[in-house]
Amino acid sequence: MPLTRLKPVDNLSQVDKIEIRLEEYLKNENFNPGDLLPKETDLAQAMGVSRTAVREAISRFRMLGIIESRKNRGMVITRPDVLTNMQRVMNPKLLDGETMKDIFEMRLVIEMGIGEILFLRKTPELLKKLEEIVEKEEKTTNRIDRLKYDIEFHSMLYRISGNKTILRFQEMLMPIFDYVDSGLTTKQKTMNAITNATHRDLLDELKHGTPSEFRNKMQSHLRYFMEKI
Amino acid sequence: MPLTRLKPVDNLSQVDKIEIRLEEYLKNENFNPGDLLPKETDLAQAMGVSRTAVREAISRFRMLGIIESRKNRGMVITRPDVLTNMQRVMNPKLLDGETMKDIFEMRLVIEMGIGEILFLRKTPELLKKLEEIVEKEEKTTNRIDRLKYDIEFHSMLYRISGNKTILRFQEMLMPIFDYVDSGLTTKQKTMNAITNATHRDLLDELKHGTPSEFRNKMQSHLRYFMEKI
DNA sequence: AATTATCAATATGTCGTACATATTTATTAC
DNA sequence: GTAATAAATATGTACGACATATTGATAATT
Repeated sequence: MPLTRLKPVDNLSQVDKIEIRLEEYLKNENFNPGDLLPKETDLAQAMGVSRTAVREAISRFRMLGIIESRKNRGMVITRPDVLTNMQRVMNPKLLDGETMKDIFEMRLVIEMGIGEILFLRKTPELLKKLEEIVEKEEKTTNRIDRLKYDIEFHSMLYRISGNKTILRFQEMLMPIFDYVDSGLTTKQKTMNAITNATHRDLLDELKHGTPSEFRNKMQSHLRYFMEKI
Repeated sequence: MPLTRLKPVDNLSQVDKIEIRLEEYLKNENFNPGDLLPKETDLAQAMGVSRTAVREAISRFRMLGIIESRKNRGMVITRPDVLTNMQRVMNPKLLDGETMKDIFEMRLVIEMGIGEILFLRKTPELLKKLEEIVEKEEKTTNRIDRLKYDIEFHSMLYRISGNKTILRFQEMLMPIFDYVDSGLTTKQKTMNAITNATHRDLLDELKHGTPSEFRNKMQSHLRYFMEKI
């Protein structure tokens, strides 16, 4: 499916081939995080290529976070971070419109689906924190502060989910979300806030309601975006 | 937040510094996909480093899909694929348990939240395809075929969503899903299929029902997993 | 004897140069 | 005017040399 990675087989550069060999090697030899790799010169000799080329290939794994290397110690297999690499290309300037739209939708989808986990993980302390944000939001009249608390509210939901990966994913997607969101006028947003479910509604539902009704409230809360896509 | 990327400032390698400089350069000079970069020797000279080091740094961008290079033509800025890099580290062997659990949950969350979009994008043709899968699933008694159609059903849902990024994301997460799913016994799965909403229920709801009720059905369909996390 | 200081060994990091390779551009042949 | 050929060019690969940091052993100090 990722057609970009499907390069013509006979058009691979030396480094590409080395990369493939190394990947196989790591898999077949059953390398685990913490294991040491043979030194560069040995790898180069074993594959019959220059150290330069091996280093370039290894540099790629280093960038993915699969390999780390320290002087004299050698190279060691490490646990990669699944999101770091995605984050590096999460740039509105580089992505095309369709992908941006897809990502925007994806965030809405996660927002819609997170409710179930919230009910599993909510605690009095976390709900209290959420309530504090809602109260601060309701008190302020400042537009910029409202936006700030809006973001805080949703971030807190992800925090309540107890899922670090989803939390980071959502934070990572924020530039894209902002980019699309910036197309909306203040008037539109205000109207949306009036006619649809508020953060207070969501909080109350989370406190005393049911997952099913929470989902409906969330749908109402996000209605404006849903209609826009 | 991604603490892995926050290396000690004074411990950066030459290549790391070059990478940072290049990133700034690309941003400041307002490079867009399709633009040509200066040649390696010029970059090296401008930064006062060797071509080797520049090449290693550029190799990283190449791996991210931000730069492509062809002989004699030079290097050109390209649109990266947001998921390719994530996919490369989506390896159950390399990831830790918590991340795996997070990702498993994330897939459930997306599954729960996808309904809204399905109602926006569904067409008679797509629903027909979905129905065909359900029918084939209902007819077969073979366990392996049932699993196959199960996967096909959910993949088709993502396809109906019309969101390529979500579709690919879900396909990418399958190894993780399989890994966690493999911990369940056939008996458990069968019981789940009997007591909870079936694919047929979901299909009917998508055809004639409401988004709200579809969400409830999906919750019922995934109940077993939800309780397990 | 225990601790500190020093030094050699080692594997990665950086550099420079030379050459290979593919693609574009210019030139020549028909 | 088109086709074949040759030169120019930027990336790709290779090799050798030295820099640098860390480790482990050895020697010196208390």
